Amino acid sequence: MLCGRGLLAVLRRRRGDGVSGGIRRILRHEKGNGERAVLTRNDRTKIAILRAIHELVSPAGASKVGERLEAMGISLHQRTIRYYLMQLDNEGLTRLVSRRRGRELTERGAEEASQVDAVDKIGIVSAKIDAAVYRMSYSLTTGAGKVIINRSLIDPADIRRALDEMRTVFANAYAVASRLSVAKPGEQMGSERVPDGSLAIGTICSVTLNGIFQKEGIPVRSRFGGLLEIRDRRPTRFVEMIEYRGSTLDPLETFIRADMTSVREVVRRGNGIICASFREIPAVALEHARQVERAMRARGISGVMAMGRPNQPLFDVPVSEGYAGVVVMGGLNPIAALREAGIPATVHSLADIVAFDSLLPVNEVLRRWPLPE
Amino acid sequence: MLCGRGLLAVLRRRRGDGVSGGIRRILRHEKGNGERAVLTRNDRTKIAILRAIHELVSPAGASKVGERLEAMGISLHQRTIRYYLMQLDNEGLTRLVSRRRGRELTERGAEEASQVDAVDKIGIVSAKIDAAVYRMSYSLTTGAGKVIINRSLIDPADIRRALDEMRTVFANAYAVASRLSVAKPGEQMGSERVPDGSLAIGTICSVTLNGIFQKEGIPVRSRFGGLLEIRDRRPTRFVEMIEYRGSTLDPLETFIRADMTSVREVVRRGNGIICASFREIPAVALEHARQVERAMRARGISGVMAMGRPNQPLFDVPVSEGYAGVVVMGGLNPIAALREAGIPATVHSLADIVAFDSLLPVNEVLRRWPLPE
DNA sequence: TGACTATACGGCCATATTGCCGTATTCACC
DNA sequence: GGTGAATACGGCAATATGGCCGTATAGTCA
Repeated sequence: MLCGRGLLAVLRRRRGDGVSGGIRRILRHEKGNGERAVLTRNDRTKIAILRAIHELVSPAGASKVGERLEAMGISLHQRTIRYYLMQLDNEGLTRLVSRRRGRELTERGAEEASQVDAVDKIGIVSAKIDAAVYRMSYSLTTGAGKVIINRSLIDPADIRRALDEMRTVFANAYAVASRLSVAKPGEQMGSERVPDGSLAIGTICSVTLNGIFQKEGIPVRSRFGGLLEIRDRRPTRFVEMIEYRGSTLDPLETFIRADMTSVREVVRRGNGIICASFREIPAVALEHARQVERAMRARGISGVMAMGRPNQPLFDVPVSEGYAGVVVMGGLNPIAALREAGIPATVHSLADIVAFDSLLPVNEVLRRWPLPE
Repeated sequence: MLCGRGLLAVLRRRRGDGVSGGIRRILRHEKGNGERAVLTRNDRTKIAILRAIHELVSPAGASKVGERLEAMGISLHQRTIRYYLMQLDNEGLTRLVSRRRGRELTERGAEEASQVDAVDKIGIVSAKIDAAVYRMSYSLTTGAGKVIINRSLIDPADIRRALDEMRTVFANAYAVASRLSVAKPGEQMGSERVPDGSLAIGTICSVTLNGIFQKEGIPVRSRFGGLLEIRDRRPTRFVEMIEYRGSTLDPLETFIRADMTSVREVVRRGNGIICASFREIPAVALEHARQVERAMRARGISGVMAMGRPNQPLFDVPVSEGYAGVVVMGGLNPIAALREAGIPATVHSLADIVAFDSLLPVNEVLRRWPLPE
């Protein structure tokens, strides 16, 4: 209390600006005193770079490192990265292999890099997305390969009702593709066994689209997952959003678990809230992306809802300079509908990687579990 | 990290370096071509400054602007702000009133500033937090004033069970303070009328703590809301987290709606998951903050769970340079327990501002709704 | 009124980042 | 073994940001 006012002043001027000589001296003194060395922002950047190299298979140049960093949510220009790499070289943490191949970590560098902190341990979604994209292999040319799926578990007794609900969502193209897979208790779906007493439903995850674009050479940034308001069957605006970078949970999964959607209303009356994801692609790649999108559509993958124009906001959401916005359907929309219908379901997004062929068109699935009359 | 900028994060374009001459030329060409001028990162910063001045009642200097910006998630030093202010002066968007009073917006400036985009329209939680903090008025000295509450609605028939559940949570101090308010249908709670057929329960929101510290001159940054694992009654680690800056929803509210907590288990057996929030305070204010914390405790406000050391990670979560971490209880933990017990409840966090006196100690509330034997 | 204090400005300089570009090293392919 | 493309490096200069400090202004108070 007594120091209230004084301290207030100190805090406000924490940065030194306008602080009178006396206090400044005290601050300096404290600083130079007992405290041990502390990471400066600069050091943190360097550590991030070390980690990036660590994750890549050694020798790497600034551009590769840059891509990793970007994925980690740190934007630095290549020149800047080289600037730090030079410093790291001097500190003996990295070493220039050759002018063509770039740098590798020294032993000490590898050591530094493997210190992880909590946030990394828990894992930000964007990192999981990157990992999944890296592992998938679906190719537009062949129409085959592995795709990323979400897995949901329901009670086997509910399957017919569930399919009935999902069918309408697929029919209105509020999902990534009209395909799904259903696995019975004990069967295998992807790398996991379906637990007893449950049916597993696999739906294509919208992150698969990132992978497809990626394969065509178009890098995609996942910005945020959101709830998109639909009016008269047209997307209108985002009503809620959570950044992928700032979350350890998939936002869309969270929205669905919190029962915040109204996909059924959208299907029935054309008004309501669905899950959608906002992404960005480089403006230069826009034309190419449109072609890819057409090709996807021809393959029955219709998850791209809208593509914006260079540097122009899309649904009022501003995009980064040099990029264009892309809005894609949430792969979990069918599952959302099912929960809205009161059918209990646990949701797990980005769950696994499976062959595209193992997912069947809704109609075929319906043939196996015909709807009650 | 480089100064974060929330959803509007200025994501920089990777361009130029490493791109072969051909593409670089294309980029340049497009740029000079038909497209209209585009915001550079620099401009975005300026717009943020314009907005900050707009929100403050005109004439303001760099330090006031800085505080607003900080609250908006943009960290800039005062000197830097002045640097931009000079440019804005030249562009005719701001005007120097007097060397003591700072700047005000010109007409053109005010115009620029009032252009809002989607993200602002929806509203990031951190902005809501700031607004609430600004409006509250509780004073530690007097023990009175207005505090921020969360409002939850339940079925009146459930009230006794609900109180029974909440009581244990309060008893174990997993909430901000052992007080709550209950309002019947038709009664007024804060600024809103309780809807027919529901009881409203008001619990103190943890953001109130920000306000208390603020009042003592200690600025508090809300970093993220998370799920905190408790083992043997001791906080252990965060298992999920969502940044306040990257979300339009209160993360804790979302976790609770998604039924991801196990507060009852924590109360009963000492192991489980509760809601908690991670915040940062300037390292220089740490000692003062401890005093304030003791004073709060003396007033029955015990929501501060842990305070870290300068620049040191807390529960493995790294803090910004020059700051210390603070973990506070989620004000909604009692409500989480109630939902876990199967009592339906809708949750609305940061709902309102009410007089501290209007919240009663649990025991008194229990006297009005005695538990069944 | 005159001393003192709080708040703000802007000059000067250091550091951090980025832009532009010429050069080095490999690789794939003639 | 020569050529062109791709990838990487680092020098040099321009911006952006932050630190330090002297000065200007407007209240407060004896």
